Amino acid sequence: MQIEIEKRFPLEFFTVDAVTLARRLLGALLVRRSAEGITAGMIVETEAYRGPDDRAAHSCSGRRTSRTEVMFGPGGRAYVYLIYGMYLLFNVVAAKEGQPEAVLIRALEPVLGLELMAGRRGLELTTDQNPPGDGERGPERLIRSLCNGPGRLTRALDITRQHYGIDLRGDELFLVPYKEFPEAAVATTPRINVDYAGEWKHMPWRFVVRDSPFLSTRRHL
DNA sequence: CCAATGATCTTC
DNA sequence: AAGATCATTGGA
Repeated sequence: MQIEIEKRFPLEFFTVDAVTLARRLLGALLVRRSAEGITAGMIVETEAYRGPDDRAAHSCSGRRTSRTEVMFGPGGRAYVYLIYGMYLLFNVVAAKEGQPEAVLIRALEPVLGLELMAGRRGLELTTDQNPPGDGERGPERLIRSLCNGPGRLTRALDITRQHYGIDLRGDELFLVPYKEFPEAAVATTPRINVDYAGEWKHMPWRFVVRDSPFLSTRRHL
């Protein structure tokens, strides 16, 4: 079966609050078209950030800076930022202009261009020396670790600061309808690593495909 | 468990 | 202009 990547989501798909969008994005395909080739993964883990109230959000208390500017724009654009001096994190902007909300993409199930993703991560798919686990015949373990973390997936897809503000209904970095999960297949948990956010750290705004082996962590499940 | 590493934000 | 912080990761 050929994978269809010509479709796009309508703008209205994105102009909802970040919690709604975080749930909706599970099963969407994130596609990166570059000179090297096409890479893509299905979204299996997300987190919602709702400014200006949410103390865990960069847009907390209406903080409008050159970094957070895109969060204040209309939904459907990319918010990319550097964390810990070495990792870029990718977010999908949610809601309408003036409402600074976004969804952090934390993990993907690799779908297209696995060889290329591995190369960008500094790994070799073909010469993987890791022993297969129970019931495995090939490099499943390595494939699971390709995009299972917010800093890893941006490297695997070569998402850079140049993608800051890009329209995710375009042709270089974009989202495509791919798979839909019923409520029973989805779990919510508190967000990862936002202990500084006071009462907001407890909000169940992380969404995961419950049985996916491609999650960044199984914490809280 | 802890260090890496640099842009951003706060405070002086 | 200096200092703290940080939506992470990989290696003891």
